[in-house]
Amino acid sequence: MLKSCCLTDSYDGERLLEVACSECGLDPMCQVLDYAEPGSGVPPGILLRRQPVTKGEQLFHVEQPFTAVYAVKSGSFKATVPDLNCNERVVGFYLPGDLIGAEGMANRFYTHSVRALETSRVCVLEIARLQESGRSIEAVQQALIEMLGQEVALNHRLTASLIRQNADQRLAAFILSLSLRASIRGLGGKQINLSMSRSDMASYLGLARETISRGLTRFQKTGLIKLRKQSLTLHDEEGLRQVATCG
Amino acid sequence: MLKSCCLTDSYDGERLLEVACSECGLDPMCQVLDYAEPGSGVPPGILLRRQPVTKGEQLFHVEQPFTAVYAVKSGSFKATVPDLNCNERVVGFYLPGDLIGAEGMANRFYTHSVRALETSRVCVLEIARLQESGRSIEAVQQALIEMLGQEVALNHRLTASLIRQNADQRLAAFILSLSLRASIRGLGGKQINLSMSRSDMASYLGLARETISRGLTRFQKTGLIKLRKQSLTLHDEEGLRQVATCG
DNA sequence: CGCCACTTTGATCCATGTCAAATGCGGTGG
DNA sequence: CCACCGCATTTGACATGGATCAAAGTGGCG
Repeated sequence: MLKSCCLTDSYDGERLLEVACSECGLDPMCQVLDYAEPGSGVPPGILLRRQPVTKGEQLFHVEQPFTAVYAVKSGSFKATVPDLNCNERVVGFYLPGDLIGAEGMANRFYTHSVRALETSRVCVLEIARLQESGRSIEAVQQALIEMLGQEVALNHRLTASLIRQNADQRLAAFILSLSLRASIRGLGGKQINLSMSRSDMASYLGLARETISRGLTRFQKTGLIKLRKQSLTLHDEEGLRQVATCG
Repeated sequence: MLKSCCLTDSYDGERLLEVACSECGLDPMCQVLDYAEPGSGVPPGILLRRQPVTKGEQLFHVEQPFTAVYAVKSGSFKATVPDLNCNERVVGFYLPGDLIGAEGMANRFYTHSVRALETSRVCVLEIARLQESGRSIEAVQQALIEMLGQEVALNHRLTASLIRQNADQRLAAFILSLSLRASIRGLGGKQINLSMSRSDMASYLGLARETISRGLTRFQKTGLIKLRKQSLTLHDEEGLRQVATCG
């Protein structure tokens, strides 16, 4: 069954890069609300679909009170935390299908700032208002526990490997993870849009931006990838995997 | 009100290093079960208090089916995940008051292996059996969401800083975090027992064990810490904090 | 067309990994 | 109680990956 958010009109080609609802991290909760009867006590406007976000716009700021979780329909975002020296460190990227801000639910405050890397669309679920409305949200809670548990496990592994890997390994693993995430969401994994700057990648991977640059050109020279402007094409996925693991 | 697990007898001095129930991460759930009436449907033996664990003993292995969460009463544990090259990477340490294995609840399987670093005591809550018994565990679930959410946030920050810090910064931050955790649990923060080997620390911090060694001796020479065998004393906490942040 | 931000490329230096040897410590057996 | 062995730790010497500094190239946008 098609869901309403997938039937909306769209301008020239934007939809090509949009994740289907069935592949979206927010979908389990969307479904609960889709079937909320009028008069069930769920206030209107709790779930907003496909809201446009312009490049550079900020969804929320670190330590702002938690109000909503977001799901990326199209485009991309970066998460940052303030540094001790007051510059920002990139701690993650969100791609179509990813859920944004769920950690904030547990703490009542968002734990990082999130900003659009390009023109994007998000679905917004105002969980705080839903909670206040007193409507039972068991299904939502259960989904949340699983999501958070997996995030913890994933993070452990990610940290454990990132910290011991050299620059090439990190970069290769990063490219592969972007590819994997795109293909999981049904957006094809060979063609990747590097919407973030070299500096963002560098900050995320704990490297200097010059190192990112050198790495990408080396990967290109050895035929692992092809790079034109922001668009990256995987040519030798197996080779990249070799680099990422064996060093 | 004193709780039962704090009244148990103990041999010579062991109790000095034991966390009080009121400071323990498992306590919210313990309380729920403490007041479970006979005939409430809670099977006996779901909650085991102060079980002894000998040095080197393994609580559970990665990918083993999830059965229970553990709380450290005394002693310490390390968590490891298998490496691509089949050696183990240390991904965390558990100190008195810490909760072990909760990530497994979401996934139905444990996500890492946990082994005792010294003779220890744990409280064991067999959540899987509790779930099977059909008894409502809303309070437990709510506690879990908060715990996991905080863990995610903490991990983000930890990863973000670890990856960009040099050896001295990492080591200083590590020592400070041990101290902080001990003092949060009411066990005093100046005197720390380094129950893990240099190799374990190195693996955890992503450094060579020689680097750990050199760092510790340098810290000692500059009067930041005093080190005798496994026992570490903080002499200049502020100095350490300087090293950890400013580099 | 020219400015500005971002990226690429080159040269140099330092932190830390690696290899090797010395030291210390606990356990075991005589 | 001492001698010996094995293992963890410490210390030293050296090599190198990546940070840093500097400068040139590139693209977007007014």
